[in-house]
Amino acid sequence: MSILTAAADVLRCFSSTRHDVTVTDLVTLLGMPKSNASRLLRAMRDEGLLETVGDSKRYRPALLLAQVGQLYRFAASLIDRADAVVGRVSDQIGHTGYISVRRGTEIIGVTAHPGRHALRVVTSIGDRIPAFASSTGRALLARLSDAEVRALYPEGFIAPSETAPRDMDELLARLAETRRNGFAESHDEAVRGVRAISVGLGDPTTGDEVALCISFPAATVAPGERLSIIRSLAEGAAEIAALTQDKRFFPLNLSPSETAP
Amino acid sequence: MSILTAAADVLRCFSSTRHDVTVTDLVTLLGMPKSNASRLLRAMRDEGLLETVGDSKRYRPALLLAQVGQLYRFAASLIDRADAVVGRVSDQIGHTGYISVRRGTEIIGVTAHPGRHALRVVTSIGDRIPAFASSTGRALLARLSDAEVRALYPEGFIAPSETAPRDMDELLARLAETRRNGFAESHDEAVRGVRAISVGLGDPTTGDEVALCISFPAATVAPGERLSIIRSLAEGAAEIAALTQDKRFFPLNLSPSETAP
DNA sequence: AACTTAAGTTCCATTTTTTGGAACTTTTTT
DNA sequence: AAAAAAGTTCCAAAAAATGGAACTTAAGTT
Repeated sequence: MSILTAAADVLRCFSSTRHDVTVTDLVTLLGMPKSNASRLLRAMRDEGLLETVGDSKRYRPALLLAQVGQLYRFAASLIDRADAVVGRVSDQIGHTGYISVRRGTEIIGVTAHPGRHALRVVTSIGDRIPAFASSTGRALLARLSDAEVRALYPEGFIAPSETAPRDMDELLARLAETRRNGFAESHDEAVRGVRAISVGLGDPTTGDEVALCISFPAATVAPGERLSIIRSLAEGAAEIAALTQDKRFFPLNLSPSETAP
Repeated sequence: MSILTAAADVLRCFSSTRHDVTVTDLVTLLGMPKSNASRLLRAMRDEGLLETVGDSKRYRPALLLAQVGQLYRFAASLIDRADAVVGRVSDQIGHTGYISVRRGTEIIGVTAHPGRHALRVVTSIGDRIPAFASSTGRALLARLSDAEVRALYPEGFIAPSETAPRDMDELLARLAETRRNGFAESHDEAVRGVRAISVGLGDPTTGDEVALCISFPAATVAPGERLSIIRSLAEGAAEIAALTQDKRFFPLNLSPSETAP
């Protein structure tokens, strides 16, 4: 086993609740001999991967890792990362996934992952749909303030379907719900019989914002499956949001009635 | 030579202008045999330190490094607190703020808050600048004794601009001034037309030291505004210094000529 | 489509590093 | 001051890394 494995294991020991490690921490966490732990930590410090806290025996990640880690954000654009998450969820559950961006009051599909079920939702990328009348749109509009949303629709709008919001008040109520829940949902809006779950996400340093969406025929998805889609999507989005330090991200918050059996 | 050295060298290859590397990049940059470069990159990817870009032969830092690097900020909670102060001041006055640390004779940006003025100073984090020829650098060097500063530059240095200190005596004079005033200032040093105000700060329990800096185009900032930047920065820094019980902190001490109308 | 060049991977014996137990030193606690 | 805990150093056996060359794959060029 290469020492690289051990070094990577050490890095994996760090977490939001463990900002530094000691020789004994490694012995406990990784089950390695003390001698190895001692030498490994020193070697990693000598190479600039870790640094000692003051002159104590505690080791923490060093500046080099902060610098290289920072690059990850730029190396992989927000769209790439969001797409990776949607692709994974789509593969896993077999329903269509895509990511979209908002341009004004319209939503534009950017990437798509077709599902593999016989009855599947087909979306073509590049299509424009109204933001207020789609889950992706509302997931993104929810990131704006109510005032900003109002400003976006000075003339109001006309609901294209029964289940879409009919006026501004209804839209703002749906957006408030989206913020509370951490996800947006649509049913029979753009296409009859189709449900969609969307989560919005942004990168404050670049200003990019995207929506992750999974779309499926309402008839073929059991309540439990729907919950699992919501969870997968929200979890993946939350990871990216943590990375970009997206302060406007709304974490998943399932209401009691949702989680009841 | 341990493979850790090689791995750390690979990480050091990444920069704001090089987001990914290939086998040949390593051969060129580090002068290692192709075979080693090939195996090393694959090993680092297998360990989760790097990831391949799409299915190409390009490697970039992986999520693990982003996560661990992120912790650096919190591990060194001084950075976090200092960053909060700089962020607040930057938001308030609209000019670029950042915090930096010193590594030997170099200053490295750690976090940045871009200003919102049309003419703004852009700093990219991770970049290295010489300590003696920047306000951040002198804010940090001022925390050392004159003897320690001399020891840091056994060969002296060469001034990169007209307004930078030209020799050790001039540097020590500027450091004495910094200690007296409680802040360091630069003008036209790294970039023509740019002024920067910096305050140094430390945490004796961890040994960490950081500089808080606000940087702005000299032409757009009136004397009164400059004073208010100095006051905000010094005040925020003093608060943290009190918290960490930093005994080497130099409190603000505006000379009579500064405060005169 | 065949050729040429460049880039990347695999092979192998040799050299170097890593390993883990035990003895030893330092630090902390009682 | 003694005891316990934490960390470091030593050693020979075991494992991994090295670098040159042969090989495979990918990318241009005629």
